Amino acid sequence: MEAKQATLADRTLIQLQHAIIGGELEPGSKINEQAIAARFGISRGPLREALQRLEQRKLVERIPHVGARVVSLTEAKLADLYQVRAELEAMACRLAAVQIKPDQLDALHQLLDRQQAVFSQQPITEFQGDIDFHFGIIQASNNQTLIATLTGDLYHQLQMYRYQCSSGRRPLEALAQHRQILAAIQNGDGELAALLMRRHIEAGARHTQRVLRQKMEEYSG
Amino acid sequence: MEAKQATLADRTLIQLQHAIIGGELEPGSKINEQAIAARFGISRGPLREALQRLEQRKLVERIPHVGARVVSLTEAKLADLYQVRAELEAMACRLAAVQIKPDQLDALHQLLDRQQAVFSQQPITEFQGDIDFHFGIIQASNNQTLIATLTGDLYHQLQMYRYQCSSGRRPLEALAQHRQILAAIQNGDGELAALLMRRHIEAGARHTQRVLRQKMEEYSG
DNA sequence: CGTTAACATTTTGTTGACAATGGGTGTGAT
DNA sequence: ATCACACCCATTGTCAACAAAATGTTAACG
Repeated sequence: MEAKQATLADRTLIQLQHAIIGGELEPGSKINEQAIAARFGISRGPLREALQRLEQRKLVERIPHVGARVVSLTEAKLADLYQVRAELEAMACRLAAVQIKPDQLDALHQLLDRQQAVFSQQPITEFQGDIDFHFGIIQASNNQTLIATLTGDLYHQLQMYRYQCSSGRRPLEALAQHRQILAAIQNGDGELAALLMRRHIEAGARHTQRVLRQKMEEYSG
Repeated sequence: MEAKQATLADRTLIQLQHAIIGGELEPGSKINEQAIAARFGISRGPLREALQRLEQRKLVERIPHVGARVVSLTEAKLADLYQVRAELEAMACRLAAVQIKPDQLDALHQLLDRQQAVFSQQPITEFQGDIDFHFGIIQASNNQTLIATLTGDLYHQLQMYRYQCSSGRRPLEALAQHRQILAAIQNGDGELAALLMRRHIEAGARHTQRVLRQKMEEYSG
């Protein structure tokens, strides 16, 4: 009967984060504490706690005595973010090639199979599936610091860029690349997996960057 | 006349962090909110904010409705931490070799000169100097995500291990290695700098790990 | 007319009281 | 003697009011 005893601040964090990632709260817009608190029907206490966690996740920026605003998306930030991500996920691949456990390997294979089955019917939707794959690889690295860094801090920013810059995607290529990476890990070839992962992420970076640039232009033009 | 307009929570964060890193609050010990709040002469509000930031920095662990405790030091965490750090600081070296600016280069040379001058007189104290060097390299990478990850999250845990496991050190070797790394960066040889940095950090990891193990044994024995 | 200084308003930071949850203790039954 | 249950208390989560700071406005002065 495991009642999830989530605290109010936790639930608020999730709701706020969705609103930000989904673009409901526009990038760069100011966040008024009592307005948002009223909107969620809570006090300012838990809200401030949620805001602080979002600041840590680099989804909002706060200035003492001034307030919080939703971060704005820039090409520079995107490039920096993906560069670090590529490095760390490549590292995760090297570790996973040694550390991964049979059940984790099975789960990843099944995930890719499910994705492929979906693609053969519907047009394209992926999104969550791609994230799940990367999540699985990261977990398999078995390095807690690496896991915390990638899934706890970088991941949320990434999700924001990916969501707001999701245009017609290239999920078939991505799926093929995922299969290659997983095969390399299964063979214990960490270096190959790392190389493939780095290329895979760099391709994603270029794609997202292109969409972002286009979006910025039509905004200022 | 720049009056530091630090908020109460900010000051409390700094004080608490010093107490934790310095071992004044023992690893694994429970943190009672109102006790600490009384000790610092503040309310529980700002204290909770500071605690939350410390949780983010992985210096305390919090469980909802139960409370916060200072993290305990383990060899596994130490290994994971240094492994990620080595990877990221190696990356910082590669970037710094391309991105570093003349004034940053000068500042680092001067830092090493000052350290050397100190060593020729006093026995050994370093500690802050080593951190400053690594800080400088990281900054020179000019990748904001990398800087935030290394100096904002990983750095604080690292400092705790280094402070609590600081025995007789090997600052002369470290200084020589720093010089080699800086020279490689100056020559634009990022790969060499990265390699040297990785070795340098791995050496530090082994050293710290040895001291930690010794400390753990005498604690349980 | 532009600049600056004082003021008012809005918003954030802080506090102390109230509510809710978890752990500890003591009692009783097996 | 050990285990299970219920109750109580300590501690954390939440709230609403208060204090302090910053921005925007207004008005006076150069």
